[in-house]
Amino acid sequence: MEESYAPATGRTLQTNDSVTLEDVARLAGVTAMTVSRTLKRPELVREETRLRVMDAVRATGYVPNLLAGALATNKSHLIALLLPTIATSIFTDMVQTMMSTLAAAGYQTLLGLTDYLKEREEQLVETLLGRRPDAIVLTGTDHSPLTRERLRRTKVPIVEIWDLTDDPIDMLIGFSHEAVGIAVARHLLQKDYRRFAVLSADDPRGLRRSTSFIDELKRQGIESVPMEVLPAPATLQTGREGFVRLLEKDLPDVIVCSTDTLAQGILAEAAKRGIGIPQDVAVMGFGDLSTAAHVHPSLSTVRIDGASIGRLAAEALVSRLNAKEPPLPALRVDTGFRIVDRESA
Amino acid sequence: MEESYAPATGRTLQTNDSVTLEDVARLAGVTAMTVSRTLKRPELVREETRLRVMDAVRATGYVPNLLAGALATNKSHLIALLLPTIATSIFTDMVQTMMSTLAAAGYQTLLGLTDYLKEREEQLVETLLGRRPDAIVLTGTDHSPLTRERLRRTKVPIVEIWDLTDDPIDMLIGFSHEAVGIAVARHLLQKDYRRFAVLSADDPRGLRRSTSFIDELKRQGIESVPMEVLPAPATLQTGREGFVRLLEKDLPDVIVCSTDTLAQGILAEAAKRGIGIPQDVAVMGFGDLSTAAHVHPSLSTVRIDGASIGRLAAEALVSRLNAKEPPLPALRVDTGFRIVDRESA
DNA sequence: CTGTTAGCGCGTTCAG
DNA sequence: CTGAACGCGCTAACAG
Repeated sequence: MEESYAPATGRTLQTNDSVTLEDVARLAGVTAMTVSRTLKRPELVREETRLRVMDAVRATGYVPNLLAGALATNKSHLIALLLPTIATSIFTDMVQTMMSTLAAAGYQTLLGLTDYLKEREEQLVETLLGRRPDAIVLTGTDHSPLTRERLRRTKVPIVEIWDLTDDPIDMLIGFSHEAVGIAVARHLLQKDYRRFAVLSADDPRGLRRSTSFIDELKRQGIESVPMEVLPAPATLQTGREGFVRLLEKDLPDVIVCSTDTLAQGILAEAAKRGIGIPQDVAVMGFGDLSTAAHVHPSLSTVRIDGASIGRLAAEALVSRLNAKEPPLPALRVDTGFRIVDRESA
Repeated sequence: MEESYAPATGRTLQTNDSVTLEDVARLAGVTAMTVSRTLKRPELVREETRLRVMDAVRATGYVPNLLAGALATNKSHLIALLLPTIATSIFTDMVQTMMSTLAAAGYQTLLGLTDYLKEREEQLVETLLGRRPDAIVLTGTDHSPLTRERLRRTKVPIVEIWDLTDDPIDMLIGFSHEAVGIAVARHLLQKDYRRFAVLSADDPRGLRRSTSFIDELKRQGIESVPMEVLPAPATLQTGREGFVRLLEKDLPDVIVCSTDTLAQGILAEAAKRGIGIPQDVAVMGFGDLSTAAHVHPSLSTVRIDGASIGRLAAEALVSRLNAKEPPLPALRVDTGFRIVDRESA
């Protein structure tokens, strides 16, 4: 018997350095099963054996193989998060909060970056599904048909965040980008601005905010609104360039930016050219509550609360994963936004 | 026989929605093995069968279970990346580049956020090791003894990035934070600045840059350098606050910041108070080549090339993972940095 | 070119 | 309270 175990290395042996439950068990003089229980459900094991096992665990430096565990239980404790990019500060707060909330509940995050490309998202969904995540978080609500189909068929809980829609795949937590555009338009009109310009990154949601803003202005009788669109992700540099291009046209009263980073770029270029913000031209940004450029005194912004989105999404998932049978009524949350005026008048 | 297969659902059956190799094989009239080969090594399969199998794959919507594959092959195609935070722009370029380079080579990234806490890193290393990553990337070279020990014992390739040390765990790609501090000091002295102040986040490497800067000044005869240290991660808001505190002392010629975000905060607060940058006080930042505040015309900065670090790390890992036997001589790279003066004089 | 056998490391299940 | 048997889904190794 011993013989058939020890030299049972007809294969590689050097599988790695991995210590297995078996190894620990042998050292502790028990079965693998007892070691497993000691680690997962210690209350089911007599104290004496438990201590012996724990010693053996330490002595061997055993690290449980989560792959094997996941395969056996059909629970990976992995959450897939699909994000356009981390090259912009807009998502960072949400990601941090979501990851730490999930981590606290015992879940790890598998990150996929789509670069705002639907085809990339499609491919990532396939790969990530292969890891059998316990849930999937998608940024935005606009996905390729194949992606939607794959995701709909899956029983894996899905959360779409950062946007709203009438036809979510499953759960939904976000805010309306159309509403942002409209609110900004009304806010600025009320402040007596009349000559507008728009600087937008060409990501889908930024564009929707921008066009919604322009549409609302039209409805209010403002016909001509110059708009510059620059490639995503937005950077300080593209903000500066966009500002330069806008300057080639008439100088407006106020420039509305699809995101804070662009607004900061404008501030930088304006400083260089001696253009006063907000005296010569006012600037409006858009960004996260905690990391946003609203801390620049001369900038007005739309603030969204990314941390809330992250926390809500994580909590919704965790409770759904813990819940046994009833697949709770689908969650839909509008997290809203707030317009904040600049500090200096 | 058929009977012992079909109703062989003594267990849950609803394991999930997962279609298995078996399911595809049955539909295609072959064995699981043939399906596996069709997917991984199509050249070993006759075209006719291959087509039949591919049809079955499509028909069933089969998505390979990477957990099972990883368990069987002892290759997870997962790379663990330990990062202090993504709440600061400093790492974003590196992360994006590393992730996309790895993705192109068929590896996914498992992200762990340490919040600059060594104990958190220690815990994360344990959890992440459980996923049996094919490699581990650590930010920085300063780890808890237990972490070092665990990592040293592992045969998993390790890369420490973003710093240099004489005693790396394995591979090493970064730059010297001491050298940055010294270079900045000499640069500013040469520009005839004499009255300095430092604004630093209290992350380990930021502090090292700051103290190295101050030490070099001391060596050059400058004794008193006020320094404000604020909690990491740096934000625009803390930059503003730090500036305010520095203003309570004498106004220096130049303020050296441990990171661009703090420098930008200074610019914001200075704008509010009508303090001219760089006329009244100059500001020096530190950050990534592509996302850095160097695009602000009145800011001088130290630029590092995060993208290179990310790409080098990814490429080193991939080639090491592809290499068969010889564990190549350990890689050590100093990626250096560059001091860039402001645009406006 | 395709099938068979065996096992990756773990957890569920049921005996004892 | 502990153990034995079995299977999660896949692939390496060897037949044929």
